[in-house]
Amino acid sequence: MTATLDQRIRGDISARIHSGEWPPGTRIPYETELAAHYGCARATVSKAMETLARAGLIERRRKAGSFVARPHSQSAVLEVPDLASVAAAKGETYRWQRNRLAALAAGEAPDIAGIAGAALAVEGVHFADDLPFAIEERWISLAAVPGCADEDFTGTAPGTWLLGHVPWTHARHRIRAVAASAAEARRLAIRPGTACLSLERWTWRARDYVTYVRQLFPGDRHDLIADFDPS
Amino acid sequence: MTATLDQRIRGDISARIHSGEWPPGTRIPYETELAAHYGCARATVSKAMETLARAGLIERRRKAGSFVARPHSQSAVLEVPDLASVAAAKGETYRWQRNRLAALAAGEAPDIAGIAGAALAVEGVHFADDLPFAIEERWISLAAVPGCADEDFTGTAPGTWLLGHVPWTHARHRIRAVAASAAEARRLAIRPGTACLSLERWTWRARDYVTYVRQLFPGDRHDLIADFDPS
DNA sequence: CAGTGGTCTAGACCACCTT
DNA sequence: AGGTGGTCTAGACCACTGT
Repeated sequence: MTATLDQRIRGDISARIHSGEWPPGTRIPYETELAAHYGCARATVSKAMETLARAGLIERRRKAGSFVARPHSQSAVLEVPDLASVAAAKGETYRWQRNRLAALAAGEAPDIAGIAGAALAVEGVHFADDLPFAIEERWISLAAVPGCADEDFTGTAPGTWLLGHVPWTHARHRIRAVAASAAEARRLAIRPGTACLSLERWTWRARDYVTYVRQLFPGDRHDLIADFDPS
Repeated sequence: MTATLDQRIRGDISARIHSGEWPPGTRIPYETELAAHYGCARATVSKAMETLARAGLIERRRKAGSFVARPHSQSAVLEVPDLASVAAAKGETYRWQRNRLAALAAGEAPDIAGIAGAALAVEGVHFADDLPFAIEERWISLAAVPGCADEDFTGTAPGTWLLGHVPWTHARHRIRAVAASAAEARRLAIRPGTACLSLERWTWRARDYVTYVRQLFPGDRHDLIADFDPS
């Protein structure tokens, strides 16, 4: 029940903001004033304010003070977990089936993958309870991940393997709705033209480009859920 | 060019992690050791470590020390901005057309909206360059947002209005691919069955449930892009 | 029980911005 | 030019947890 002073200050201020008592633009008391009010050191107040600022609730300006921020967008933290974990969470049996594995020379990877040098191409299907629920096409840069040349990705999906072997620093996701092509529909055991969720991801490690992957889910077999609490 | 000591410590450690020099599970030097190494106070080291821990790069355990975390999922911060801003960013002219506005008594809102009491129902279409690119169905809880009873939402879309008037504390998003129904296709000027991106959002303010919205985008007219840097 | 992270203090100096 | 946030210090005590 007893929270830290930091949390208490943060809670008091965010409550005033969320209740509407301090509408956007309101100037929050100066750090020295708050420190006096709570009878604590300014560093403690400062830490609370820094957390609030990083959460986007307030804006801090030197000499002027701190102000209640005006919200500009709805954000969400989208978790894109391993497909194996997704199936496990639903109590379904998971299976990965690799179809294609090919070492490509420089320039052979498609433009969308963004790999100029040599690459490894992997294709396969993710099954939950023996029903295909995603097809995956992936290209891995051999320059960035030399170790993957020794893998055949029959046992573990490349995503799982990469997650454990290559620390990544930046990722870009693109989410779209597309109609399944004839070839895609056959592998997913659905009718051509079925609405599917397309998830593409480009991954970097520092400045090195690591991998591009495209996963295609039948619309009725997968969705993305994202919860978001500022703070 | 000269960064703060906090940033330098953080950068040194994350570089060692990302380079693979400290693989997952490695114990990071104790805070006292790092403080001695950098010739600074332990509080400075502690702040850097706290930031790294919140970014998910390390795990801290009392008495044991801090360890390089093992990544378990690919996260992404998905920005879901106002559709007006999206169109503006692309240099397109934006227009909102409200079709339906109805005050509903308790129990009349559909189950999916999750509103037990009285509600306001709003439907409309978002246009970019006079081409419909999203239809929107929304229900707003009148208990949580009494002020919206005076709005007719002809000039501003309800999302824009709510963003400026109701501070929210929690949101849940659900993203799916669906085929457009006949009615939806007509309003979007596409063929029935076209793959569309369905974005649903439930929004809370503290414990009060505020609004449910469903937006439907033709797959070829909209996609979601999310960039993510830990840190 | 010993030692780690977690929190806080009272003070200091600086960079920057508004007036 | 003055006052704000931004950073850092040297010390302290506490809570938790692994041995």
